[in-house]
Order: sequence, then structure tokens, then C-alpha cells
Amino acid sequence: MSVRVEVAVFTVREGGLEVLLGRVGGGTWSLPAAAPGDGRALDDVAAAALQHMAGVRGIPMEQLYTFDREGADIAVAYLALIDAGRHPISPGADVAEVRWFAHDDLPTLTDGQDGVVAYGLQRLRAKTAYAPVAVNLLPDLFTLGEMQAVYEVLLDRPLDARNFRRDVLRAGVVEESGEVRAEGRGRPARLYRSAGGRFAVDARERRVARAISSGDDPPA
Amino acid sequence: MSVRVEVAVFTVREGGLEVLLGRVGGGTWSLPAAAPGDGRALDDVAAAALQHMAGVRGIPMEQLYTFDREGADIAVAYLALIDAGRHPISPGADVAEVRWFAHDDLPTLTDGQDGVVAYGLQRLRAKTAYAPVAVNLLPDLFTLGEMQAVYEVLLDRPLDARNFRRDVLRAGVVEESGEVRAEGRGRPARLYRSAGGRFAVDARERRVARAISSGDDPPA
DNA sequence: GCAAAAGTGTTCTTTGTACACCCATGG
DNA sequence: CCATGGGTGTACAAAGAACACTTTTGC
Repeated sequence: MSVRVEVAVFTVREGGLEVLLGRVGGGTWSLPAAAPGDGRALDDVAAAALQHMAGVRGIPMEQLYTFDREGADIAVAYLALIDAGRHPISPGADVAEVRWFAHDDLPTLTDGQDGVVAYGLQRLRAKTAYAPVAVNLLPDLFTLGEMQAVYEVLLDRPLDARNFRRDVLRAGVVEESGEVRAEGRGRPARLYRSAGGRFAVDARERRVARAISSGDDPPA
Repeated sequence: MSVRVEVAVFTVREGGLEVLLGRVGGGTWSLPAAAPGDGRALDDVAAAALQHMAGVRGIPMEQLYTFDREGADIAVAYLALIDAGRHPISPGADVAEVRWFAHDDLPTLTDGQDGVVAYGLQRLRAKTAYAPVAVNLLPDLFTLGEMQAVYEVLLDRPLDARNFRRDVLRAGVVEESGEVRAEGRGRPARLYRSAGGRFAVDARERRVARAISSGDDPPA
């Protein structure tokens, strides 16, 4: 019985949701993956897989699901969210290429990894309804407009800016940094940072998320 | 790397939430567990573990989480809900004893299985907010009073019978069987059966569940 | 006819949704 | 001075929570 750990890594860039893939030599594209050796914890193996493939460290991860694979194998899948801008990717040793792919235009993947991506996406969208997932996809300081844009990509529908602002501030998931940023035309926006709270984007989405699936807090 | 599958099986009886445990010889109490041999799917291994330990079949299961264990081992944990009345338990081959234990008065368990029970309970309570978990804990036909009693045990707080009735019926998770049952004093209650829908018990709980943790729909 | 449980309906409050409007900046 | 995005407030609808009352049975 062989065990693998695989990580579905998502980012939001240029108005699109993207997935991190790499390949060795000229082989098929794959998720960051590793085999747990000696007694390392699964979470650590997942973190190591990402670091090995793309040189990115310190990204929080969440266990997704354990899948059956061909033969007598199983794959423990993880979900990770990163801000591609803050964490440039570069191929590790024996990795030929690492790239971001639009989530709806992926190449052929190894094994059953498309199932991992699909479920990761489902969980990510569901988490949107009750966890401040956007802060993991944004820089340290960000405007509420940028945050809203991330949610609009994740949910694939427009949000009302006024209600969005009210909900996010009421939930206390962000705090003002005191700084502002002028960016082209229009009134300069205040810059916020994460405050660590939890919140929901809006009620309709909450209900949808609940009806379809929900994320969860892994055990301590 | 050795893999085990373990199942946290819950029931509600006599006003209490109980967990199924068994033991071999005079050893420590354990959850139903099995090692996946050849290429059997994890879900099947979980079902087989329950059947082997307690002789119970055909119970829907849901994957919970994959835990690190001592050494280089991992344990894939499952959650199962059964109506103890409909599914009598009896020790399988080489099982000395199987019993229901009150969830808050468990004996010492093997390994890290108390973590599995704790997380299973958390998930079960969270699922309460958006899935009709009670129908898995009740007979084919049941009264709304019985159903409410199950939820009161799971949530550990009293529910308003009138709001409960309204919410359950509105959500369409049960359908009338046409029969009634007189049980001692009081007006006879209509008997319902599951209709397969999803619902939430009440809003406060939904929010609590969301804030603490949530269940999820496993991938297809 | 009284206690006990089932069943129906109504009011109040909270939450979410859809808006109209003003503010500050760049061109 | 106007187009553009930022920021504030308000009116309406829906959902949840609390609660009063009638119905049907056993004793």
C-alpha cells in the first residue's frame, strides 16, 4: 500500500482563478506531490511538496480528502491558497517547469489529480461563505475593492460594493492600516490588513454553499 | 507506511449520544477498524470494518479526516450514523465484545482514536445545521417529536417544538406516511418518513456551526 | 374533566438585499 | 468639469425567534 500527498494550490490573478502545476522532464503536468518518508506528519509532507516543486514556503494548508487511486494506492489531498504576487514560483531540483494555469483550461493531469483540483475548487468556493479566504489570496495590505474582486472571481458573480464593504467591516476580518493608495483615476482607497476574523460574503451565497457543500475545520 | 481505516459510529438512545466500541480478547476498546488489503476502495474497507466488528451492514459512511499516527502510520477515519434499534450489534469472529458507550463516558481507547471520536462528534454536530442527519438515527417511520428529541441530544439544548415542526416541514425533508401512532397519554402523532431533502434546524445553530466548523460533501 | 402531547397560527426582531447619493481624485 | 472608483446611509423583504392557543388522546 503506497501513500502519496498531493496539493491543489490556487491563486487569483488578473481576474482569473489559477492552479499551480509542474512537470518533470517532458512528462505530464502534475500537482505538487510527495511520498511521506519516515515519520513526517502529513501536513509537513504537503508543505514540502510545494516547496520542492515551486520553491514556495510558509503557506497554510488544509487537508481536503483522501482518494483511492489505481492499484492499492491512496492519495491524501491538500488545499493551499497563495498570493502569486508575493510568492514567485521557480522550478525546484529535477523539476522542468512550473506554471500557473487557468482553472478552466488545465492540461491533462497525472492520475486522478483532476478530481483533486475539482474538489479543492468546490471546497474553496464553499469556504468563501464562512471563512475570510480572500486574505490568503491578497498581499499584506489591500483595498476593499481588491478584496471584492477576489470574491467575485471565486464566486463568479458580481457583488454589491456597498453591502460587501458593510459585511466585511462588520465582521471585523480586516482592520484599517491608516494608509491610502491612489491608483490611477478615482478617489484613493484605504488600505486594510487581515484581522483574523471569520465572515460570510452574503447570505445567498451562504445558503448556496451550505446546500452544495461546506468546508470544515480540521481537527487540532 | 501502514494505513488503517477506522470508523466512528454514533447512535442516539434513551436521550443520550453513544459510540460503538469493541475489543478483542481482554484488550483495550477500539473503534471498528481494518487494514485495506488488495485494491479495495477505502469506503468499502470502512463498511467492512463495521460489519466485521458488529455484524451491521448497509450503513452510509462519510470520510472524516486522515490522521497521522505513531511511527510512519496513518489512519483514514470515517463517520457513520445508525439507529441502534434497527441494527442490533453482535460481536464478529475474534471479537470478544461490542457495546454502545455514552459519548461522554468512554473507556480508554487504542492509539489516537479518541481524536477520531472527538472530530466525528464535531462534524456530526456541524452537519446538524445543514443536513437531515437525524433520519439516519431514526427508524423508517418516526414522529416529529422523536426527531426533535434526536436533535436536542445532538445539539444539547432544547428546541421550540413549533418552530422545529415548521422548519422541518417547510424544508421538505420528511413526508407524511398517513399513519398515526398513539403512545401512552396525549394526542397520537403522525408518522413521517425521510424524503431525502436537506435542511437546517434553526438559524442560531447554523451560525454557530459555521463559526466553529462545518461538514462537507465528499467528492463523487 | 384534567394532564399530556400534538398541531396551528401570529407577532416581533434580526438579517439580508437593493437601492440613491455624496466624496475625492486624474485627466 | 466630468468620468471613475471610494465611501455612507436608507427603505424594503425575508428569515428566524418567541409565544398563545386549540385538538386529541389516556386516565
